[in-house]
Amino acid sequence: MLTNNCDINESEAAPIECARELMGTLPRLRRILLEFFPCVEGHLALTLPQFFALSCLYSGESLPSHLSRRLMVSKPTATVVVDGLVKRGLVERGAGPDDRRQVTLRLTPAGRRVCEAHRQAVEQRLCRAFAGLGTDELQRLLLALRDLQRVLQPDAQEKET
Amino acid sequence: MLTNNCDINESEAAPIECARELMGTLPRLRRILLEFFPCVEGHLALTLPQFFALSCLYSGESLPSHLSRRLMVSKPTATVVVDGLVKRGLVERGAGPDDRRQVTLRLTPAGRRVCEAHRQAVEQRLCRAFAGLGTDELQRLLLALRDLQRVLQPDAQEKET
DNA sequence: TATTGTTATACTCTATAACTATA
DNA sequence: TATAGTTATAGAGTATAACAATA
Repeated sequence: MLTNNCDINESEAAPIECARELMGTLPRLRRILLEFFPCVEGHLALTLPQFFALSCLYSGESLPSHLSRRLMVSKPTATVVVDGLVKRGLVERGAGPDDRRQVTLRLTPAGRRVCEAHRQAVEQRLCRAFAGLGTDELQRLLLALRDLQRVLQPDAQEKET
Repeated sequence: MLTNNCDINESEAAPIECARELMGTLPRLRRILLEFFPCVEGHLALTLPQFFALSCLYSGESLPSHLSRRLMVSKPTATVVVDGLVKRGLVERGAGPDDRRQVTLRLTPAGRRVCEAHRQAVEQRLCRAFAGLGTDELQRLLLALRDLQRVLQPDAQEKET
């Protein structure tokens, strides 16, 4: 069977236990990512990358290169995701601010509406879920999410083309 | 806005704060899922769904329908993922045990080797990451992961909308 | 008729390499 | 030469609908 040099049996809260717990919960967490967040029905429906990109533009970003860094995807991937948003009439491309190689991405009025509606729907859905947790559990979750994010840094190399 | 600081007052541990924290960390967590887990290089490389499917078969599952439920994907998607594993020589299809409609999925020796190597590599990588956390933080993370899983049940969400 | 699994179809995400235009 | 962004290409994951074989 599998062996591991991290295996410590003294406590449940050992790295190996967390590792196995995380591996065990991943399919479900992944499913949640897949269907919990792009949760708005009908014409508002967005994929998760589209939702992230739209939120990113909503919060002030405007250059594709910044978008690709924020979303941590390659530039061609950012182009594809933006293409989808443009095709849906949620984003417009325009001339860049400083440099004629650059492109400015702007939300259309529809894009702004969809982004706000979507963010609100996701927040409300999450709030309903988190209403099932007490204050201590919420605080624990908040801190744990930050720990997880800090400790699972992907390798520092960026997705560049 | 939320800080990376660890001192948190009581008002921050509200459902809405957790919701926003989770939404804010999602792109990074998603990136981690994408590249942290299928971390074995070269011929051992597996995508995340392939890794999950292989692990599932390793742990005793053998029917495509069970696989699709465990992975929480549609049956056609399970077929596609299994196709990829078969093409890589890691899985074989055979006759079903009880019912001639069924198909039995079996790991090949290579599939078994790749699965063990991959699981071990992922566990070790997670252990290295979690080594940066203290016992209290690990315990908190363990409990928070369980809370998150319990409270974000996709099936628990209302379907009548 | 219902179930198991696959096919057919269509779409999105993803990356690397090559390209265009600009700097 | 270097950079910003797109195009070309290839491959994987995803779902719904339709289908075949079996129950």
